Order: sequence, then C-alpha cells, then structure tokens
Amino acid sequence: MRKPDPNMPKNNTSTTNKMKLRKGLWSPEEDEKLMKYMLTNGQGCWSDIAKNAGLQRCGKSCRLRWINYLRPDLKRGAFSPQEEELIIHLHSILGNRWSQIAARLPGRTDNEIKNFWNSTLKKRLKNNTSTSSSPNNSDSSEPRDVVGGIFPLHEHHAMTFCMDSISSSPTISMPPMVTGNQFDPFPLLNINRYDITGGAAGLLDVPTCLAQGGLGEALYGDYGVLEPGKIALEGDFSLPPLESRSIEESNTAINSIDRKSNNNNHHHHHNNNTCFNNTDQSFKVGEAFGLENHHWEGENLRMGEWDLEGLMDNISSFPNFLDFQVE
DNA sequence: AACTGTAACAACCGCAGATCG
DNA sequence: GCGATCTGCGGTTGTTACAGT
Repeated sequence: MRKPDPNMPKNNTSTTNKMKLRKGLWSPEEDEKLMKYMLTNGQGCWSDIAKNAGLQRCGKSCRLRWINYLRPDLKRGAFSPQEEELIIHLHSILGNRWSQIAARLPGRTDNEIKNFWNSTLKKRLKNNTSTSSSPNNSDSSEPRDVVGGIFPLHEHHAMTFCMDSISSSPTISMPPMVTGNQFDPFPLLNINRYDITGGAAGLLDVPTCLAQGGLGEALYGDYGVLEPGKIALEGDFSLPPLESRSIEESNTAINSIDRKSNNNNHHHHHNNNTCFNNTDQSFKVGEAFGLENHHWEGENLRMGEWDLEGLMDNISSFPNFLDFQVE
C-alpha cells in the first residue's frame, strides 16, 4: 500500500557506535531481511532478531512487522461477511480486546481487526443504530453483559459442540489426521480435560475447544508456538476462553485476567526455550498436521476456510463457555 | 486540474506483567 | 528484593489512495 519513505536511508550507518534505529515504513529490503531471518532462524528474542538480521530497527518494531505483515500464515485481503459478523459478535462479548478477537479469527491480526473495526464496522454499526434500536449495535468499547443482555440463554448444549461443528463442516480443508480409525482433524489439540473454574467448575470432557476460536492461537500459539508435548503430558494447555464480561466488572479485573492469560503464553516460551528456532516450530506445527519438513505449514492450513458460520452459531448458542475463566 | 474529505492501513507509543541477572 | 529487559496489548497517529466537489 504505502511506499517506503524515500528519505529514509537504507543503511543508516551512524558514525558513532550507537546505531540509530529506524522508524517509519518498512522498505522491501527490510522486509526481505526480516523474512529471511525468520524463516531461517525462527522466532526468538526480538531484540536479537533485530540485530542479527541486520536491521536498524528495534525488536518491538520487528515483532510488529512480522506479526502484522510478514507472517506467512496471514490471511490477506478483505474480510468476508462471515468474518465481519464474527468480529461484531465477538466484539459485543469481548469489547476492545483485539488480541482475543484475533485469536478467534485465524489468519487475522489484532491490528487488522482493530483497524477494520475502527474504520468500517464501527461506523456501519453506528449507522445501523440510528435506523435500528437493536441493542447489539453499539459501538461501545465496553463489552456487554452477555448473560443478562445480548445473548439469550438457549438450552445448554453439550461441550462437544466444538467438534460437532467443526468436524461436520464441509468447508474444512485441514489435512485430515487419523487417530485409530477416527477422523481427528486436531489430534494434538484433542484435550480431554479442560480445566475450568467458575459457574461450571470442574473437569469436563471437552474434545477440544477449537470452537472457542482457539484454533488460531493454538496453531500460532503466540503466533508461533504449539506445544504438543505440553498439551499431551500436562494437560494444562488452555486456550483463552471467551470470557464473560459483565458491565459491572472493572477494567482492572479485565486487565488482570488478560494479563494472566497472556502471560500463560509467555510462560510457554520461557519454560522451554526462550529462543526456539524455526526448526522446532516447523516440527511442532508440521507434526501436528502430518506435514513434516516444511517451514511455516500455516500456509497450507487454509485458515480462511473455517466454517465461520458454524463458529458463530456455536458462540451465540452456547452460554456456558462464557463463564470460563482463565486458570 | 486542484482541492478536500475520508477510508484503509501501517506503525508508533505507552503501559503492564513476567522474567532474568 | 530490585532494576533492567523483553514481550504483548490496546490506543493513537501518520501516510497513502481514492472519491467527490
């Protein structure tokens, strides 16, 4: 879209030892450097990546560029109507917690969704509100009181809705996996125990909670980590649930939950290897889908073909998961 | 053709939590 | 225990393209 700033020197070689960090638009050369480095060495300590890739950028900038633009598993292009609907729906539940919304939209980034919301959906909803009295058309950044408000409490569905929906979806194009004689599209995410607390506290048999939208995060896991061993052995892999948001809840509470959730991901990094390389990553993701010796199998996952409508149905028709809390 | 408004998107900033030395 | 550092998130700003006048 935007052209790189021509005034920006391509190689900002400072006379001092202190390298001046570049800001602003990324040049194609920089993109190429970062892309090459990431594909060769994988994700790790971002400040090291910035240095080692020969970029005069701060690690933060590299991270952002990678996550929002260069990642091969990104789904580019316009949002589909189903995605739009899902975003609106999720926003009504989660508010402006873009990362959580993005985790439920495979191939989309929080930044992308945020921009789309602010530039398009917000206005559209506002216009709709002016012509309609639907309470769901608020552009409030505060999540609504789901239980008492937007979503009617349908009859309780079995938690297996996740797999029911996904496995029956004709639009799935994931490489099929077979466990025994059973089709299992998400073998490594086949968590039998999903530890939850709250209203329905206890251990439930949950095949997987992909329909909570965890797929994206599960595959990308912090945009890149999937830890099948941890999942299988410790069973503590928990996808961020859609958290119930009551208007009464303070932002502090929201943030603390968010942080906790986020930091679980963080833990996964540091508990194993802070700077894992792409070989690991490729192995993990590739192994998960029976695609070994490929980098960035996400390209093959065809994320955009998930049954978003089914997901939407599930989200709106299953109240229990809204009571989940992050451990 | 020139100007203006705005949509769309990329990137930066500030903050907070976790980890490390 | 504490400060430095890393990482991630959400808010905001800046830039470009394009449509309308």
